[in-house]
Amino acid sequence: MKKTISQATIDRLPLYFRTLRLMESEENKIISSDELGRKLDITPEQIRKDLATFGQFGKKGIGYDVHELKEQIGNILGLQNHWRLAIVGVGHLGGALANYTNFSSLGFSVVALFDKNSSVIGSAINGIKVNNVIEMNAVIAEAAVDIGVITVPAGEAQDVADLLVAAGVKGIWNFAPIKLSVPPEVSLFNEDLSIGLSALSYQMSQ
Amino acid sequence: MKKTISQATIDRLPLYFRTLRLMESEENKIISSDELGRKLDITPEQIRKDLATFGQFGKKGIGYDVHELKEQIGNILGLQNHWRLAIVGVGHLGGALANYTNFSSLGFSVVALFDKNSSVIGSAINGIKVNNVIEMNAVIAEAAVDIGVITVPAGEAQDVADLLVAAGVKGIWNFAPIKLSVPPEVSLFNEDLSIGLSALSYQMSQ
DNA sequence: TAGATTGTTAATCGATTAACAATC
DNA sequence: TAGATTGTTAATCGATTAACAATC
Repeated sequence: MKKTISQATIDRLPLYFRTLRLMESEENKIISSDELGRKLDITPEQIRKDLATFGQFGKKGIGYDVHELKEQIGNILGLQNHWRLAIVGVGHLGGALANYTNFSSLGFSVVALFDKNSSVIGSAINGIKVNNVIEMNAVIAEAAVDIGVITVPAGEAQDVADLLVAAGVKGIWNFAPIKLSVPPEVSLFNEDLSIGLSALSYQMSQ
Repeated sequence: MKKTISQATIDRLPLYFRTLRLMESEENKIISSDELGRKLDITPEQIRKDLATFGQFGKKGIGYDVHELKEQIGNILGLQNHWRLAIVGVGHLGGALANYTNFSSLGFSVVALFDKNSSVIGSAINGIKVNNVIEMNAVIAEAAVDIGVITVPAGEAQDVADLLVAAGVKGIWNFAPIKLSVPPEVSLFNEDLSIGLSALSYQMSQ
């Protein structure tokens, strides 16, 4: 039986990964939990605890090898899989994501786009053709899509999720402000922009 | 001395708000914590606990008045302040946010845009003129901006944050993948898209 | 060796869940 | 009244922080 790992820990791993990648590009060979913590406003104990969940990556008295730790965290996160994304709904947000270059540096690539609006179907964004949602099954199979990105209005999001699941995606990244139902074998992450804005509003009102 | 309220609670309030608003538009007058919980996959005990932090909003044996509770939560979150946003960096993401209509329904409005690229300065997005970042102080004062939205590359984000703080914004919504330093009186929320993607990657790799 | 830093166990803190009296 | 549902206290669970032996 595998011990479950807290979401809080998983959420910090990308921060470590990003910082290590930056340090690697700056030719730093070794980093301590203390230094990494200072860069991210996270306590060194927290970092060591998070890493200890997955193994022993450091050397006592020395610290962590920057390149080595970066690779290990990338592997824990599964970034070496080079996941393939399809974006459904190429409005402003979907179009922006189709052009977003930060994804590729993490090993994700956008390989298919869908919309139901005939005025955009057939056009291309960032060199990727926009398909009719009706073609979803065939296109997703052919392009070997792993993750569906939902950037349609809330009212259409569950229908799109059902189509993506039927087409065989393994994960869904949902930007629509609504709770989706997907089978347990499909991973789901909700990206809710209204939470950030509301949290800011709350803080500013205190 | 005010008791501190957990971030987890604050993060759930927008979900309640959104669901109540939807129910209100469907002419529902009363909702129980049980029904609200079913819609959001949150336990009714959790919802009652969250609300109890701020007061007594329900009637025992009956439930909550949908309109009344929605208004109360909106007030707790400070949404009645109708915050004014300025977006710095009108690339793909900044441009998408400038066009994003879901903000206005929460009481936020985009009132100013900035970029340093002369090819976009002077143009308009969604009817809002793009200003030179050099004009930030004057424009932010004149437009009475409350919140600065940072959608520039990570390497420029701290400089932009410093400019926004100097111009007097009360909050910063940061989309750049880097830890920013701002004075304690300025609220900061980091919107980190790589966390969601990485969390999906991790789940799909298990 | 002395100083530094990890990995891990123990202690604390905070959030969620359970239970139930109050009351509509 | 009986059934339903809140608000709140107590119990549990899980995550963070502190402490320190191991060791480079």
